[in-house]
Amino acid sequence: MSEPRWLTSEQMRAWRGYLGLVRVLDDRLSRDLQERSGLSMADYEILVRLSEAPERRLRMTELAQAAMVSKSRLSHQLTRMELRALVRREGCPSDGRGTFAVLTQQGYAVLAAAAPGHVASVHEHLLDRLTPEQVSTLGDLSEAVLVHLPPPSGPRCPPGRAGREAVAVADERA
Amino acid sequence: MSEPRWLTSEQMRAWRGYLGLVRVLDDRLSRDLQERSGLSMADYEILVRLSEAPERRLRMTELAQAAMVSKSRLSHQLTRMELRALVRREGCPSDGRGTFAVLTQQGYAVLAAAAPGHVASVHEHLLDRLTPEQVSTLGDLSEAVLVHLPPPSGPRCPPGRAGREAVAVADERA
DNA sequence: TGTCAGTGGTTGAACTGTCAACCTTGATGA
DNA sequence: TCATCAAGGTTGACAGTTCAACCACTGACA
Repeated sequence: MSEPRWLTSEQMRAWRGYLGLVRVLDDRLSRDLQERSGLSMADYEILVRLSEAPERRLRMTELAQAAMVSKSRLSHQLTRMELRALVRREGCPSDGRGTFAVLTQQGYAVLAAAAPGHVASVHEHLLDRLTPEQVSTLGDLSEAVLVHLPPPSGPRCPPGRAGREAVAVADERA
Repeated sequence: MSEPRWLTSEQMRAWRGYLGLVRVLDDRLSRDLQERSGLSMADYEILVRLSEAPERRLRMTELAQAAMVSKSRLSHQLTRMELRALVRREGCPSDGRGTFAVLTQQGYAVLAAAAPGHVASVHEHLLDRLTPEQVSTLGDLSEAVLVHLPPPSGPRCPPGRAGREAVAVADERA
């Protein structure tokens, strides 16, 4: 390590802004969603992913990759959601180790009810505050960063980083 | 509520990109910091805030506002950091209810040792991936959102929202 | 057929964050 | 001086996350 590089004032403004944005926006959207639908952002994302999948079901590992969460976290998360009958687990006939996460009717209904309000929040607190150019730059900039960064997985990043195709994270509709 | 408004494809790209960015970047920076310095991002932020304050001390409430965290969270956080001798609490002579959080010598040393590596991570994973225009837009866009959003505080947003001056979040140096 | 490494997934303990209740002290006003 | 209310802060119970085992099963190969 040579001379430490500090930040220019523009970089500082961007970085501090980013940190503030994340903290405050996440807080606001989570609260809105929780109050209006009784769902956490994590719940919501799982429901969206499953709703988009063929037959509304996905193997645990696929779901974890899609949602960019660890298998452990997904497993705990699914256990909680299963207790609320939003999803259910099913064994995989062709692979005795495998488990499917399956969206229940009720889970679908809850998601469908939650989606309009959630999207409205995203508009109200984020998108409507930005110019079209800023929206577009946000997309570009996120992609530019994500291209160089492996998704979070276990405690240590495995040497052969797999699953690089899906760079985005779902979150929008039923 | 009238017709639900969905997202245009540009909006969707921005929103999914943002979600992916946050998840992956936070994960990466947290890990780097933890591995190199044994600090969490939350630890780091507290240390930075205190290091910038006069006499390296701040009242709990001021610190909580500056760091945009709840008082409860800060209290727990400080208890943990106190056990590691990074900070210490001191009573406030002029107000019997008050408590100061004070940066210790050791806390300062740990921060000073951690800062270059952390800043390097921010460069490597975020700033160096972006054009100067994108950096600038990130700053603008964050500010545009934050201006309309109160900082997270208690369970419910109090009607008179206080402490609106500090919109950014510190995170950069010792 | 038996072994054995790797994959898919779960579990429990430790840690972090949230919420609501609580305690103490200060400020206000009768 | 006393009652009352607000402010500053802490606490304990609980929800969610991470980490490191762990178990069950598959696939390959001897």
